[in-house]
Amino acid sequence: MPQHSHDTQIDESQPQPLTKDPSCRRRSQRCHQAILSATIELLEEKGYSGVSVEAIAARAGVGKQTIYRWWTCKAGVIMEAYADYAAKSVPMPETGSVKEDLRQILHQLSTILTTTSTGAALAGLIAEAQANPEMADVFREKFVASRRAMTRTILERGIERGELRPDFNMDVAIDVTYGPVWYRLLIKHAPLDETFVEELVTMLMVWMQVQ
Amino acid sequence: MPQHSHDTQIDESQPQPLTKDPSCRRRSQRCHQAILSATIELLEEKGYSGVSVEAIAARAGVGKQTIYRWWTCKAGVIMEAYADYAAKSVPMPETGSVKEDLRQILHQLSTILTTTSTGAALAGLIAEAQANPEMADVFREKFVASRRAMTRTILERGIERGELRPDFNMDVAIDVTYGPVWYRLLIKHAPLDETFVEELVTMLMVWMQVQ
Amino acid sequence: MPQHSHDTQIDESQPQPLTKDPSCRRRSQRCHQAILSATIELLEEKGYSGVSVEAIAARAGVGKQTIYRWWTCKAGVIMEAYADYAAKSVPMPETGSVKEDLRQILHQLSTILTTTSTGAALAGLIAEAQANPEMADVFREKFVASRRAMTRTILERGIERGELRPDFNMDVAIDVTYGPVWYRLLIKHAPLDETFVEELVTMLMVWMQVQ
Amino acid sequence: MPQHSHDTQIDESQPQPLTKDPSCRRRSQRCHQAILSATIELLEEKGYSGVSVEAIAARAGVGKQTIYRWWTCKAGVIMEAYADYAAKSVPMPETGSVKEDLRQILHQLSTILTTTSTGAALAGLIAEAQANPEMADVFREKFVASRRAMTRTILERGIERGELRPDFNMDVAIDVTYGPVWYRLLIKHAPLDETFVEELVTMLMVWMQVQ
DNA sequence: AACTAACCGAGACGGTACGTCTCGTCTTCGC
DNA sequence: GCGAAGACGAGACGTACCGTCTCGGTTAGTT
Repeated sequence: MPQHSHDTQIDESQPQPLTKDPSCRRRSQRCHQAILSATIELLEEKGYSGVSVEAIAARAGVGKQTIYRWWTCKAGVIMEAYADYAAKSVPMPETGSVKEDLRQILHQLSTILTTTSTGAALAGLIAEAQANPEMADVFREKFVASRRAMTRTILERGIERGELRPDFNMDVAIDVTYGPVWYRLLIKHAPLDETFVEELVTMLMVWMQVQ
Repeated sequence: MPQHSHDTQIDESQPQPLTKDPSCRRRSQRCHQAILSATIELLEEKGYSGVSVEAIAARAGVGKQTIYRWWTCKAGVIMEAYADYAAKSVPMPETGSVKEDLRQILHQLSTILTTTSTGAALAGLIAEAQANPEMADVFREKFVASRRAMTRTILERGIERGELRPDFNMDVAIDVTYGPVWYRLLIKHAPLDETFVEELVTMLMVWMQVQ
Repeated sequence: MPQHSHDTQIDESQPQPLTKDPSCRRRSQRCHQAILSATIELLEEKGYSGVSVEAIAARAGVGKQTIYRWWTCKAGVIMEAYADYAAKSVPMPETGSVKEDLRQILHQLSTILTTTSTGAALAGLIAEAQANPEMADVFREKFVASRRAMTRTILERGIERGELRPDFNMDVAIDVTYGPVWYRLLIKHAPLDETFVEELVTMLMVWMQVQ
Repeated sequence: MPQHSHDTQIDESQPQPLTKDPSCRRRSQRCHQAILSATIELLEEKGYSGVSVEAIAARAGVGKQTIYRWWTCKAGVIMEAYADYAAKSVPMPETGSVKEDLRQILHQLSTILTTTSTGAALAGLIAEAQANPEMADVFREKFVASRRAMTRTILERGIERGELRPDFNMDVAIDVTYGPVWYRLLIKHAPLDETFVEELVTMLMVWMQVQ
């Protein structure tokens, strides 16, 4: 992960509606980090709805205003707290095989969603986004777009290599890749496990492969 | 009141954890209906987060206690208000073709989710369910289970008829059927339209058909 | 107490704003008595503010409507429940001495107020009456007027006998007789005991006696 | 703000169980005063029972929590709102005559109780105190104790000067001084007027004077 | 080295909604 | 047909957070 070292730069270099003051002349790294850590702790302990700005501030030993100075709302803080897991730690796989690439991506995604509090966080964020279009935009950009773009690249490369047929609908293919994962995450009717990922990838390949 | 026995049967025949007193000896049909109607009106006007128990009570001309007497929380009311759309109005298609059956089901689902306030309601409910496991159970039972069961039946019939191969994972197939729909509903990165349904059904058939 | 035997008749023969239907065509003696008993029990257990119409009904094994059928409010029930203690059980003393008559009256009053729940009841009723002029009227008539009238008679007899001088203000004398007792009952800054009654009677006699 | 320091001294110099946080690091004088004013307005308009915390907050243009931040209950607010009338405005009279001193005290008290809403307020507070021992303590301390102490001083000076005999019961004397006043205030069977005060003082002097 | 802007913690503020409570009235159903 | 049981409209209760706003007391980056 070569890009991992300049995290901070990535998080704050791009203007985001749910955070403030991108110029960010002076901000205490200590309290910035304390806020994000407190957020993750609270989310793990009490779930998404158990997180309140007041609780974050108290846990982080920070004034509420310090939070509102840099973020517009609770969701903004949570998004930033989970930005690492969900957005940056997605290495573009380069196995030469579409199936293996997809397998790696979905495996990594489902692992993060099930073994950390990221699943609860993102489910809550999706929930919030239903009531807040601006938040929905940021969520898509931050947590959805990069994975979709990466997957698109993988599929396009597969087509170029002749591994995949060129006439399937790319957007639908990506929806079929991620939709079932989010579905299991949110509805919780069945586990989001290795078997599931394997079946899903197999199914995708059947459809997209040259027949 | 000839419709009295009819209503009672529908509303109260199935025990619901988010409602109270299933024995339900006496309750005013007038205010029961007024509450559900007010809930739908408010959800259409202001979205899920704009609905509050206080607003429902005011709109329905009802005391707050009357709502809390029969439901444990806002989500319970909304679930019951949308139970008709989501659960009852699912006719089992009988076209003799799996593809056509699926097309009908997904068409009807996507139409309801996009042309009524049901989409917003269910998105909000899924959100709510993330923080409330009991609610999640009821949601699955009320809004997810019946459609999954129906789809399972359709696919099993397809296998019996030899239309589908018998060796695909049934649960994953159903996830792949509904996952992308919920995904587009919640993430809103692309429209949940006729073309999407068509592509999705085609993809599913390619995978499941005898090759 | 010769008049004690026709209690019921006394309570209901005179129209009272806080009770209903003075004609009293049909009323269950059983539940009437159960309500009054439950009221006294509750007042003894939880104090005036712990009494609610709902609690009385539950304790008496009676519907709320049965209470509201005969009384207009909680205070009406409590007044009737304590009517015996406070109004009827005041035997006119006939000792031939004003001082002894007053001593008996005040002794009996202070005993009732301190050894039964009557004190708490009347304190609460006075409180209620502050916010409800109609209740104040009934309270005065039921709990104050008869004692004042009796005391007036005693003092007038004392004047006739030449025991008391005839030129003191009768109303003020009665206020000075009862005011300090209520004052100690309500403010609770000092005990409402035998010594107090003795001092008070002595003081009154000094003032009113022929000097 | 020249009156700033003045207010603070008066409002917060004495610890009060029905108010919170006596240290009181920062509080808005504006809203503190607005709350007390709104309380008095409402009490004058609607009487004691017509005052609710919600109404006070609305009238004062203040959040409910701002009231609950500083007081534990409605009665605490009302007590503080009337503390001025009842506690501060009691000048120790120094006429050299016990009778004149008592006359002044009782005149001032009866005037306040009958010409302002203070009578209604205190009657309501006494009522409230019947159900709440802690409130009763504060009430005694705030509205009763100072007048009793002052009266005691007056009577003791009278004894020293030889104006009064030294062998009457001081506590009973004070009860006889104030009891009849509260009695007329609460029972309202007769006016709390100048004539009454005059008769009462006369009576007291007859009893206490050297004979 | 002093100045000065800003950030910092703390938490009060006006609000909104929560879920509970009790009032006094109205309705149903069983005895 | 009476009466227990309790649903109903109303509205206050006291709590939890929201997002904004002061308040002094540090910092940190000029000057």
